[in-house]
Amino acid sequence: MPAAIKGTITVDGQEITITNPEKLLWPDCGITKRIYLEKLAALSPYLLRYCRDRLLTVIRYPHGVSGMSFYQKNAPDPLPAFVQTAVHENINYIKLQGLAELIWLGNLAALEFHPSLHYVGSDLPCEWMIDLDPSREVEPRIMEATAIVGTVLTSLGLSSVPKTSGATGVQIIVPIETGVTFDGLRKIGHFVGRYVTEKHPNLFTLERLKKNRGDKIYFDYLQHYSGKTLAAPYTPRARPLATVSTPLLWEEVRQNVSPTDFHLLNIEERLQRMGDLLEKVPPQPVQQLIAKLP
DNA sequence: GCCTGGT
DNA sequence: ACCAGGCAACGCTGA
DNA sequence: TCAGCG
Ligand SMILES: [Mn+2]
Ligand SMILES: [Mn+2]
Repeated sequence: MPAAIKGTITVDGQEITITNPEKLLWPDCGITKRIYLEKLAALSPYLLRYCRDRLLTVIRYPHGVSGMSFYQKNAPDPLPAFVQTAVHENINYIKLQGLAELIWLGNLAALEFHPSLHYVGSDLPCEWMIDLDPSREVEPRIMEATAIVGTVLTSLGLSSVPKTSGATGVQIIVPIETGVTFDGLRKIGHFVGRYVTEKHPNLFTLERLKKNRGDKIYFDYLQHYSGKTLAAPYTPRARPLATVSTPLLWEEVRQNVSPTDFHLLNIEERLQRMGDLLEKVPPQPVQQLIAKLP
């Protein structure tokens, strides 16, 4: 055993203790904690935009992706003075407001960041995220399914941005004006889900029981509740290949890219080239559509 | 990874 | 001083 | 009422 290393770095004026920088967090990719923290810093302008002012859930892997993991919602005690929290339903959530918080959590081996779909203190969703969950561990039709949903959205007059979840699935994000409710999103989600399931009954399912889904892709329109979370855009995932939840061009969906194409070791270059694809789409007229639904 | 409580 | 345990559990759905 | 789900 090499002696454990411990040191302090200063991030945005805050002192943060870093332990075991050479510990392998993604052994198959050779990603140590040191490399992870560097990649988090590169991701931070993008990731933080979709985490700030929300209730944060992290998933931690103190011994790397192949070790035991646990969810953490409650802020640990003691908490660094610079970390803000917010209470929601009896849980004292961490707020991921800046790079200092991100690096602090990275040192704690928080490998995944799952923010709420609403801002702290609000009951309203920030965006509509259509969640497609494959039943199989590898789903070659996931981009085909994504394209189908995208076409339906287009026919409804809605622009959207697909993103890999970083695991096996995809989310399709429709920016919305504030004022749309979670009830409204479930309603329009159910509507779109019924439509694609009817048109492609072998590809999509709305079946809630796993054992009845076969190998179809679950159209999960029930994610839209206050307090529920989804993998943030640009969050790393605790998967063997260190995949990152990555917003895509629709053209890339047509070209059938794989979720494993986008990972911690190549995401920086992509972001420099493409910027934040999500930011480029303005709020869409979702409320009018919901209002017209039966 | 790190803190706490029990031994 | 050392070690084991904890770190999310809960609301909603469909039957 | 409750197992199953995310
Ligand atoms: Mn999903
Ligand atoms: Mn889901």
